[in-house]
Amino acid sequence: MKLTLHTDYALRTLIYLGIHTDRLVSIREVAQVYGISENHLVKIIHRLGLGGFIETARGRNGGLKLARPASEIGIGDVVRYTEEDLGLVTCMQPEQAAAGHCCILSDVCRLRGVLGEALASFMTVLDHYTLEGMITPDERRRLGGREAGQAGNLSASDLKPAG
Amino acid sequence: MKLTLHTDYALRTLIYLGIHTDRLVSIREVAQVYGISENHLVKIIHRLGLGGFIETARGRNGGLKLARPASEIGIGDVVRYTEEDLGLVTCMQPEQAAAGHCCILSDVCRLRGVLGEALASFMTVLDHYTLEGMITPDERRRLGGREAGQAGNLSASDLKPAG
DNA sequence: ATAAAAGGTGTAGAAATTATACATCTTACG
DNA sequence: CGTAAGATGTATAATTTCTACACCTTTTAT
Repeated sequence: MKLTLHTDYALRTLIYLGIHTDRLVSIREVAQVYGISENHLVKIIHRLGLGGFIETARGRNGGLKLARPASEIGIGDVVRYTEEDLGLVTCMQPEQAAAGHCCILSDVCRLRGVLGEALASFMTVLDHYTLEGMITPDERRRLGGREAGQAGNLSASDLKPAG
Repeated sequence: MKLTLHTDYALRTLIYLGIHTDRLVSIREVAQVYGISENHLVKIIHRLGLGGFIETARGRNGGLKLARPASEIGIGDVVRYTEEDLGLVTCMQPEQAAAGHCCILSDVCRLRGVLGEALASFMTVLDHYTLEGMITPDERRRLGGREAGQAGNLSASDLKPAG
């Protein structure tokens, strides 16, 4: 059991945006800072936009920013949204649950209830935290003074031109 | 985020064994009842044996049984054992955590702590239940009177001979 | 108006994980 | 000894996840 990189990246992107609320941040910047695939990040960020977590601006000087203050973005909400498949066992997959015939244990299967309860508990913990809580002074220091290679070993002008 | 089929099957097998405590159950029987691959189940069951959850007996009239009463087998323990990889994000993978340099968020990353707490909460819920709690009278009725095709649509003698 | 910068979208393929099948060995019982 | 049942290892198939590439759309600066 683990969260997908999808969720991992989404959370990190949000944290980064939460630190840089004074300006728009480009996808490329986020990808470079964390050393992850820009192409992959594009899709994750797009989804975050659809989900209303961030606002995007196209065109020159465009970029990303949080749609709401970090204090109003719940970690649980992000995970719930990013992690599409929260059915823990085959019993809980929508198709099967809908059809009513999951495993032979069927609807009297307590397993489903217990796992569901555990999952709810998991989410409840996450719901107690907001993005703001993820941003410590230490991190702000680490990722905050970035402009010219504080965060990584690259300067803003090092970004490859286009092709 | 979801548990592997591995865990799913392991739990179901244990439930089945918990219902049939009066005799040894063969792997083939479990596989047929749930309609899952016998070959796959073999390995899962082997691991359950290594983990001390069940006892196996080889040879003619061999089979499986719970190593302890169902009331002493915690669901959390089973999941913890079966689900090897409980690191929720790359931050938490042992290799990386050990090396101390996970993501650039590094050790001041609160994310890790929060996800860890959520996971602990998840497991705590599971720890409140034992295998015994998973076995309801309904299920016992459903899987209990099996001998000749109550559970599936097969009789004990329908099991394919060998090759 | 045009060019450049940045996000949006779709597809294809690589890599990793998970599940299944097959073959063979070991053990226990009769 | 022969058979039934678990133990083990390997190989293949299926699925999921990740990456790369190509091209489109929108916005802004000149």
